[in-house]
Amino acid sequence: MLDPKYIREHATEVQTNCDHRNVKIDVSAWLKADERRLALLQTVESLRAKRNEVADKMKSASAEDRPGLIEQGKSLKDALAAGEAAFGEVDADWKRQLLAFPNLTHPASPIGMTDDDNKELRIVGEVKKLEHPLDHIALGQKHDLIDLERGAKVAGAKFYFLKGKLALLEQAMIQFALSYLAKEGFTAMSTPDLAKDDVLVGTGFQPRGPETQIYSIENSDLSLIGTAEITLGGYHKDEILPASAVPLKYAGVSHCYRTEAGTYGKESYGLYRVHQFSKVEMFVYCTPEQSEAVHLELLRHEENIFKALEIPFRVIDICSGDLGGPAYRKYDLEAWMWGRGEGKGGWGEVTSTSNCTDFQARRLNVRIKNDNGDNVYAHTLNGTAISLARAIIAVLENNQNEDGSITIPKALVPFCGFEKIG
RNA sequence: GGAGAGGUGGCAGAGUGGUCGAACGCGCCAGACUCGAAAUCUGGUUUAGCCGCAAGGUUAACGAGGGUUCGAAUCCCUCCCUCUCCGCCA
Repeated sequence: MLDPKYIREHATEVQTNCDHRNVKIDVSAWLKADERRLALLQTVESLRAKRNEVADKMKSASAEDRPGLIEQGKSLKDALAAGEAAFGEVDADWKRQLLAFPNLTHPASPIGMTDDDNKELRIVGEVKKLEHPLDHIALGQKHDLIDLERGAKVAGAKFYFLKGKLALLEQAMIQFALSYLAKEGFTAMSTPDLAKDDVLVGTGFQPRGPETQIYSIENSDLSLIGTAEITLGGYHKDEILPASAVPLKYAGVSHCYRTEAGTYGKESYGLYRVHQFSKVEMFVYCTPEQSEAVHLELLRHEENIFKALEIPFRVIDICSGDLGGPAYRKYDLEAWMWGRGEGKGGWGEVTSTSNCTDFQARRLNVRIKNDNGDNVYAHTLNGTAISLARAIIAVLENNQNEDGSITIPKALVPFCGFEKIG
């Protein structure tokens, strides 16, 4: 959510930002609603002031004054009810519109509408030369590691079983990421896999409605989380954090559930786009002054983890139109995957890190008491440490040998206890 | 799942219709005393919105939402959460 005051004072800038973000918002229409809302607010408040005044007089009123005051109070009550109804309607609409505003955009983010306008910053590592590279599905079949058919039988399409050494490897990857982050000062967290709608909305997700990617539980206000960003963001909801406590760094493990409505074809090949996966997510609360440096730190951790997994990747600076609602700036890591690019291989998204500035904190009401004793909205940042499914694709495909065996990256061996598959 | 108790300021805890944004205490901040500290004393100490250059004014919040009333922390209803006991269970 943006600061209403900021929108009032920077209407042109905010409109331009919405345009660059590819979000259809008419700022001038909102400003009109805002004006109307404030006028009604003042009406309602002055009626309340009068009501309070009359009620106050009652305390010491004489017996003959009382009936008159009661009459006055009654008519004020009626006027107030009407005023509050009018205000409530305008206010709800005003709030709804306000929630639709995307965050502001970092001045250095590329301007553009689609992912074609994203900027490649660098490529790290080298793609292994292979005569006959196999994709993860072929590797899975060869070693009996992935069972999509029975996943579909049990839970439907885009669900899967991981078997044998791959099931062990998945846990090893989680352990590896957690222990790496613990050394970097993150507090490990195992979070709920469900969260309340207001927490979802607070972190910038839409729990219900036609366009949602979220599974919601019928007859409840709960949804299955799409990422631990949701639960970790909700963790300090409605809190005031002492300045001495930040940056607060969490590494949350959870299952992630996504409906992936309307996605088919090669973009969802194999494990690339599935309804459920495990993930270790980084989440940081910090001051506005700290957030840019923290963002780069999160990116560094993501890169370190993928380097340790011996996976070539490229770093992408996401353009304005592709940022989504909450992000002020976003970097993605795309790993090499042999199953993409029609069998020639290509880049596939494996991580994403966002600086959400105060966009989520404003909705979640998370503040920091700074050294002057003032409360300021926190900045929140998130980043994927390791997202299983996609990281599994990358590990299997990039660490395969010409004979179809898979060499386990050295960093994982202590966690899984074997060095090779096949 | 059954029975009961309860949710009030940073903590603890009073308050059962108007004198309550809220006692007393603890904590915290500032000052006095002191060479300094402790103790003691004095004052201050929730948050957010709106109006205002400011001083200041005003509204709202006692778990959440609704209702009764001229007036609600206080009465009524619904929901949420916590605790105790019983049952069940990984």
